[in-house]
This record gives sequence, C-alpha cells and structure tokens, in this order.
Amino acid sequence: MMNLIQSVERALKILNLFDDYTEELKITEISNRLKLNKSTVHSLLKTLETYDYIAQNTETGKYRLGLKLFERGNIVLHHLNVRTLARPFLVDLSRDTGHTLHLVILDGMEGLYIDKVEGTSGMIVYSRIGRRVPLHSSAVGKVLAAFQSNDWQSKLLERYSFFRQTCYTITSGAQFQKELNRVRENDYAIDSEENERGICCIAIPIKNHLGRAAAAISISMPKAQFEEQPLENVLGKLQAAGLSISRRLGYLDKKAHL
Amino acid sequence: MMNLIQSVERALKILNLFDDYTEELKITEISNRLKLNKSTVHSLLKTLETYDYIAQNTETGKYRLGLKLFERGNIVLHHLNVRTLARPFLVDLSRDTGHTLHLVILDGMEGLYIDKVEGTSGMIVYSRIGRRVPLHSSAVGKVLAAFQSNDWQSKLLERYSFFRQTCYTITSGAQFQKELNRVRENDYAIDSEENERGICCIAIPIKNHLGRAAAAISISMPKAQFEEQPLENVLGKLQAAGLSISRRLGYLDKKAHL
DNA sequence: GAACGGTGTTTGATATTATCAAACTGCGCG
DNA sequence: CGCGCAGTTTGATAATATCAAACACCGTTC
Repeated sequence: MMNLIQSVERALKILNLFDDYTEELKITEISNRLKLNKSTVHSLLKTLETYDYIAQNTETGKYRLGLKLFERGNIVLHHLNVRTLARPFLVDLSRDTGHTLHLVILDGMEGLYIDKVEGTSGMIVYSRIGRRVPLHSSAVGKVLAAFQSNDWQSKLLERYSFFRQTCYTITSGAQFQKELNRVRENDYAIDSEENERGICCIAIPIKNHLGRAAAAISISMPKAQFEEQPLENVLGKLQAAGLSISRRLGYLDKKAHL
Repeated sequence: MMNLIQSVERALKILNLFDDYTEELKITEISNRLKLNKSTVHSLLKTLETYDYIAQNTETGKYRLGLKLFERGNIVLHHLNVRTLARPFLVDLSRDTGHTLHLVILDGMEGLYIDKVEGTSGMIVYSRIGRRVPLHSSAVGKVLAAFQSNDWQSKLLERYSFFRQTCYTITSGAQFQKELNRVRENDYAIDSEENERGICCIAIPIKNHLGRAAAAISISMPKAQFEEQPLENVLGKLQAAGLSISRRLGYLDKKAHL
C-alpha cells in the first residue's frame, strides 16, 4: 500500500511510550522496549529535543515529554470549540449534583475525554483528559456510536471487538446493535456497572447540524446513589444542557436522518 | 556537534507549520513552504497520520493536526501540577474583579500560557493557552525572569533581543536589568501598555521551594481602569493567592538566594 | 585508587532507506 | 472534452539512518 518512513515512525513510537508513564525514561530503557540500538534512540531523542517535543532532565539525564506537545495539543483543542461551549454547563451540573461530569468525543473506534469536572463527593473516577474509553462499555461511548450514520455503525460492528470489562459488559454485536437503537429512541444512554464495578453513568449527546453526535456528556455516580433516586431528577438537567450546547453548534431539533 | 535525523526533523517541521493556522493545509502548500518534494511530504504526512499526529479531512483531502497531540499534551500538562493548584484561585480572582487572569510558566526565553480565565467584562485579550509571550514586554515575563538565578539572568541578558512591541516597551538590557531588580524588591511586576496598546497587567510570582518562579499569575485590564483605582485593591488579592499556591508547592517564605 | 557497572554520548563503515522527478488518478470547471 | 489542480504511486538513485564498538563520565566497591 504505502511506505511509511521508518525513522519518523520510531520517533513517534518514542513519544507514545510515555503513555502511562508520567515518570521520566532512561535512554537504555527506551532502546530495550523498542528493540532499537541505543545510539539510534539517542539520535531520535536529540532531534525531538531540538524541536521541543522531548526534554531532558539536566540533573538525571533522563528524558521526558516536551512542552511543544502541550502547545500543539492546545491548538488542536481550539478546533474543538465544543469544549469551551460545554465547560460552563459541566461546572453547573457538577455543582448542582455533586457528581463528576465528563465531556467525550469520538476518535476512531474509541471515546476520548476532552474535559472533566470533578464532583464534590470525592468519589474517585478513573479517567483523565486525553485518556480513552471503550464505546461498548460506557454511556458516552453508546451515545457517540448511536448518533452516527448507519454506514458508520455497520463498519464499526464488523470490526469491533467487544472485550469484557465487568460481568455486566455487553459482549456481542447483536446486543450492542439493540442497545444503540434504544439509545437513539431515548436520546440518552445508561452504563450500569458495565465499565467499572460500582460506577454508573448517564450520558446524553451533543448534536451538530446533521444530528450526529459531536460529543457526549456523562455524569458518573456510585451504584447506590444511581439506584435510590429517580432517573428523571438528573436526566432532565443533562438533557437541557445538551440541547443548549447542541443548538449553539448548529443543531436544529429536526429529526436527523442517519 | 550532533547529527539530527533529517526525516524526523522534517516531520516535526510539518507539525510546527500549524502554529498560527487553525486552517487545514494542502499537501502542495506544505511542500512549498518547507521546500520539499510533494511526495516526500506525502510520505511524512501518511506516517504522521498512521500514528494519529495528523488527520486528513476526508471531504477536502486537506490535512490538520491529529488528536494524539492533544492526548500527549495533556500528559505533559499533568506533570505541571501548578495548573491544578492555581485554577481555583484564578477563577475566584476573575469573579471578584471581572478581569481576565493568566497563568504562565517559563519556557526557554519566553513565557508560555498554561491557563486562562476570561473576565466578565468581555474585554478581548489576545492570548491563548499554548501561546507564548515575550519576557521583556509583559508583567508575567518580568516576574518569571526576576525570580531566576543571577546566572540565568546574565545568560538571558547576553542573548536576549529586546524587540519593540509598543512605544512603551523596554528595549535595552540595562533598563530591563533595573526593572528586574525592582520586581525582586516589590514582589510584583507591572506592564503598562508595554506589550499591547490599551492593556495593562499586574503579575505576581508563584515560587517553589528554592524561591524561584515556577509560574506567574497576571491580571489584565484596560488602561482606564488600571489608572482610576489604587493598585493595592487588586494587588493584595493577587499576592494572597500567590502565597497560598507557592506554599503548596513547597515555598517556605524564606528569603531566597538567587 | 584501581576496577567495575551503570549511565549518556560520539564515531564511522555499511547498506538500508528516504528522496526526488516523473507519471498517474481523479475531480471540478469551462 | 480537455485543461488545471488536487492527492497519490512509482522506481532508480544517492544520500542518510543505522548499528556495533569505543568513549567519557560518575558512583560504588573492593
């Protein structure tokens, strides 16, 4: 098909190594993990450093991610003005309910957290801006998938692997298809311990001018609280916020043809 | 000195092209600007795209920055926990005063915006998270430079170019040195139309355990408002916030030896 | 204080690999 | 229909990334 450039690939693989490691990496560790010669890694690192994509700790000699990534990342973010539109709503919803709110967009076959407002309850939610979340086991994922075109959904179902996260996770394409249809009808999605034990979420779509989901907002809470109060309490507030944001994005309330 | 890897350099230069251009770029435009062969650029772009650092608009064929940068950028951000510490203070200060607040860190010989809270007054401040600001013409820049080591300052003054931004900009090393000494004594800095006509700023340092500036916070307002009310009104609030954040970073109130 | 194990760094011969021009495809427009 | 202008693919060529090995440095250990 296509010839990728080896050295660039390797450079990007180096950047990707820092995925879960907030810690700094030694040059030898990088070369071991990527099975590359130490001096090759060194050249790559020095190139990345020159352009500020990597920085070296002058004390220890170890390497860490550079500030350029941060700078460039925020330019990307600027494209996604959904975030600035949504933020005040997330803040309000979090204050009203005490729970944690997330804003998530679709990226390939995953959801990508682009904003988060922590609740006051202090419940720990395993998420972070920039992290990813599966489509089949999360409320936001279901919403994002539900409001895409039928063609997109078919392609997704062909390729997707429904790995199990908890004992409640949806693990078949047929089940997921039914769930998506239900989400389209209801205009919201539920995750009841399907992604993480003890945690339940409600999510609603942010729709664009085509009626597709440009993003999804979710509220996360412990199972107990989710069960003891009626769904409508919080769902109404979520949907009101979702509609306001969607309208500002150009959504026109019409029935979308997906 | 050192051999950088050409193809990686070129790939990073492509990413850097998107600096001020939120618009998408055509492959031919990229090759013109970097004076590279079209097919070379194509290979580079496809490699970057495979790793999600570049994305192609399927409609127009044009290229834009990819979401991976956003993801990686937020990992960098996570390192800088100054931001999470400072944010609530910025929000409060903005609500109290109605003005725009900025959080800036030192990166090389420039300031780098890492957070911003817009004021309610609706005044337009030309800044954005990820953007850079000169050290010699901004209040935050003066603060960041003032609270570094003497060695660092000497090196800065040797190399720095004091370009003019407005008719009030400091344009000589001697002047700047005097200004830095004043900032060290007062523990705050002023920018009165030195960076942008009509805009004045007050900035204070966030200090680390060594007494160095880990970051700076500034408040921006129109010249008229800056002149009509006494400085102390807002300066006191800023300094209180600065001290709280500095203490959480390990600052111990002692006189630093810089 | 000499030898060791651990860093990151530099070197230079080698063949792999990125590069370029040119040809190709596909789209929109007159 | 044919022109112009996109992005893409091709393949010969030479430049360039790569590797192993040697180097320099810093602590530790004997």
